[in-house]
Amino acid sequence: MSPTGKVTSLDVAKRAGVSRSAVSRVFTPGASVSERTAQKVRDAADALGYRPNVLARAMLTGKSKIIGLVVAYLDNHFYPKILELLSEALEREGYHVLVFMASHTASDIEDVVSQILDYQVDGLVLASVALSSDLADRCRASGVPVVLFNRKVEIEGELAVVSDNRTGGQIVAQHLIDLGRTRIGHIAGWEGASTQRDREAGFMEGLRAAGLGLYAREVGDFRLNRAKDAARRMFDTDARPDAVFVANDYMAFGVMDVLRAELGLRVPQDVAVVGFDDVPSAGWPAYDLTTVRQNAAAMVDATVAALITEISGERVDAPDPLAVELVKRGTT
Amino acid sequence: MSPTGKVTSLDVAKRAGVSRSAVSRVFTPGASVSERTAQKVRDAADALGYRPNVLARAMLTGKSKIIGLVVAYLDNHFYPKILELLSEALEREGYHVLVFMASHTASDIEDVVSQILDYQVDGLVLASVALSSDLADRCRASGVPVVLFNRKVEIEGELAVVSDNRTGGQIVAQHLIDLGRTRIGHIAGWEGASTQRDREAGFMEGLRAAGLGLYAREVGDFRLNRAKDAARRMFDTDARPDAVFVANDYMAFGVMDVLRAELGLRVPQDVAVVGFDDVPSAGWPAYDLTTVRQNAAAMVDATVAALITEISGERVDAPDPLAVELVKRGTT
DNA sequence: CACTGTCTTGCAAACGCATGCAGCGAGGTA
DNA sequence: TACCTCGCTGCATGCGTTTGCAAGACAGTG
Repeated sequence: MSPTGKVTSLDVAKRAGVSRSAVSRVFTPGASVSERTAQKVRDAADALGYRPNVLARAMLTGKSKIIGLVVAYLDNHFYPKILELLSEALEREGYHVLVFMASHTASDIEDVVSQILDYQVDGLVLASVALSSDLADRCRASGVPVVLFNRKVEIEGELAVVSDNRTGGQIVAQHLIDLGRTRIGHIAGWEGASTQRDREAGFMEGLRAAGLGLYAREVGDFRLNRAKDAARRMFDTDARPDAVFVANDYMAFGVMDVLRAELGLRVPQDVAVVGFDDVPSAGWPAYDLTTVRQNAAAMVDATVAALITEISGERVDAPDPLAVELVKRGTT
Repeated sequence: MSPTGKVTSLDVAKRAGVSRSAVSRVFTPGASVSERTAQKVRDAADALGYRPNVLARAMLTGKSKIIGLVVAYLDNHFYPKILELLSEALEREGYHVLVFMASHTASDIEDVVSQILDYQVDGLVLASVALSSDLADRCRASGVPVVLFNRKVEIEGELAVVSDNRTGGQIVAQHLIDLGRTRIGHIAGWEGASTQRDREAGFMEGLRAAGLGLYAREVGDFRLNRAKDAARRMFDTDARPDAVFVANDYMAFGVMDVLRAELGLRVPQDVAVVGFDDVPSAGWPAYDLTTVRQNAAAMVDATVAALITEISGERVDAPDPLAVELVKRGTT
């Protein structure tokens, strides 16, 4: 063992009286080693505290066993949950997650992805982050599979894992109509997001099917304060809506805060509120928010599955949008 | 450029008509290169899309520029915030964060840390995770600096970044006493955590100073459902407390939910509630929770600073506990 | 005993980069 | 011209692995 504390396969080999190759093979599942040497090597390794250097292995094999994750927001409680699930699922497959925070500017993303590629990641997950076709090309050129999470993009052959946002929007409309609401508003997220566009498209479709149109519309950009401003604009008036579909739960919390605490409105008596995502806190009594549940576990599973098979070299085609479900609670 | 899309320094060297060393030096700040060759190399690199391979560099230099982060909870909104800040601060220093989820069992942690070390991380942050002295030794042996975050441990020479939890507990007691509350309860977090012990110790001290003792005590283990159970046990009785200090905001939300939604109690009229952390949602009107603010940014800065200097080889001694601040809101 | 086939093992060559060392040329001084 | 200095540059080596190849060991077969 060198003074720095680094134990190499050579140290183990010497102690076990075998070659470096033997040591390597013991730690490579499926390699040809006799049980006798394997045992000797394992003993020596344990005694020295040897563990293979993942980085060195990565150089030879080209597989770093690390997956890059780019995520824009972490304040929206949906994403910590996703990170948790994703990390656990990937750990089970022997991968680990290198996290990169990115703001929303395209140039920033560009930069961040470049940095990620420097780490020779085996795959890339972009959560709620836009992918330019330029960037997509770069990743493809590096041979790094990319999966978009909760956002899709109109580029041929790009993998995206999304819920069936369109249907989600529809069932929200249906639900509000069933409740007899007629002055129905929408507070949108960031309009550049496919997620937003699909939810709204489905929602509009649902309204239209009942012969209704949108009574009011504001944009919240998926940000809490923008959403609160949007709510103020929409509701601080006499002719306010009697229901509002907010494009995600995180914004819906802000909207409810404005409605109840600032404007003194009652939910759902004065205004019905529906969100999207079903983050854990949506179920807490303080909000008790009716929402559309995205199946986070299924989304993560689909992401991991797509990633793994792409890494193994097979092309996989885009998974179907995942089913969503209306969760009726106290706000409607 | 090889067929796989990997561009190496040799490719760039050839195109620029220089040696590999020259290319390497151009990408090594402070190395000796003439402006003329630097320009040639940069042009060639741009044309080929070359970027140095971090992993290969890591092998030579022994610095991987990656920091391991072990985190136990992500549902407590405090930690996503920390992850965000930490990741951003480290990115600024040229590092990136490899995330590992760990449950609380010691053997699991052990395992997880071993895996991290396999990646030759330059440093390790353990957030809300126990560090056995065994593990500490292993890390020291590998020469990997470790910083405990929001948890300290009684091991000589271990770095820990914590708030002044003791004072935090004291000012909570003081505050409740100032409000004239006399039947004061405490819902504790996980008792193995120094954070819990310090907060409670300070709290008790504050009560004692006013000649008071604890009226009731339950344990919530920093878990939401445990905290709700604890609240039920503590408050579903005639002789209930008129104030409760909950060891963190996350549990306090659950406690308030039980108090208001299940037991029909009014906060703060019937029961005053105080939390700890000041997570973003504590300020939302739905809870409007009085709490003790931990300066997350300062904690992260201290963590990064300690990490960086330790990586550079200097020993640094444990930073002082960071100042906390009572944030008075509607629950008291 | 010779021959063949099956396992196991060591050798040596990568992987992509950084860096000490020595050599090169240009410029300055005597 | 001879000599020295100094800024640049290339060569070669090494970081800790994996892996194709070939050789050794051994058992089975005729």
